[in-house]
Amino acid sequence: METKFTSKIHDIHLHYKIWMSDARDQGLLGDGKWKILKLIEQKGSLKAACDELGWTYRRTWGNLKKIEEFFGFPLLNKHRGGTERGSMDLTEEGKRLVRAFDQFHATVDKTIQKGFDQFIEELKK
Amino acid sequence: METKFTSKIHDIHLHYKIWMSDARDQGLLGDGKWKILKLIEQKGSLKAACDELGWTYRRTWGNLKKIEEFFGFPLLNKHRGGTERGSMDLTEEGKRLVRAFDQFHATVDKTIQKGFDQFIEELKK
DNA sequence: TTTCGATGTGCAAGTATCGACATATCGGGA
DNA sequence: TCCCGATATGTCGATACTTGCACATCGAAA
Repeated sequence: METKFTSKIHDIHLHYKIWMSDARDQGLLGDGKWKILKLIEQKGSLKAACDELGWTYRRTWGNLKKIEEFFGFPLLNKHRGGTERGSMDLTEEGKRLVRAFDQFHATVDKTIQKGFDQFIEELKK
Repeated sequence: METKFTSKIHDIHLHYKIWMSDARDQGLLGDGKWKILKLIEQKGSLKAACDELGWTYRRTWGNLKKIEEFFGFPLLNKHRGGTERGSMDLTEEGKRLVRAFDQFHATVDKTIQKGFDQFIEELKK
């Protein structure tokens, strides 16, 4: 079927963000923190993770601080000085949080893509 | 089961945004435009819709212009002057776009809520 | 006790975004 | 032809946000 939407429809890109906040709407955990936490887990260092993503250490560190303040217990083990000159890795709680968000995202990703495909089909009718 | 997360978990609020953009990542249609388009349809006026939502006419008008520019055909019928002193309503295409997004959202809303509930349960384990 | 690089933190400058204000335009009816 | 309220649009200062720079802290190993 041909509609007015047909010609432009393939230029439409889908985006979405999912995040969680505390009662005061302060962002706690979203796609950004999820990504950086996974990368810290993999690299064992905040600096290395920031470098890879091209994010500033300053800002990223501030964001991670917020989520730990909310929960009131550490999600990250921080090591300064010593042989390694500093390193960072996830606590058990940090890992569990990331795994839970992994699952959540996997479910949602699938549905959103399906819903978007249907949206496009609807406009073509 | 009792975990470190248990005490804080009920203060966590879920948020999400879904939107579409053109190839240059310029926002086209998201929750905001969806909402205002529905309200214009209901009220028959952009000003009335803005007043109800507490949004500025100036900004909202600019946003609506962008989406019409992208598609290259009007989603809104605008009437100036005359007895009614001006009014606005949706074209057929505008209505179809809104209906398609309605459906999309309904599908997604349900899944996201379910996924979030599972996320919370996971943290309690 | 000196070293070194990552963690941890403050701050000023620059940038992007937003809001408020002003003003023009429109056109049926009085 | 004048009126009126909504549509239509420019501008400029305020505000929020981001970036970049600077600097302190830490501690095992040399």
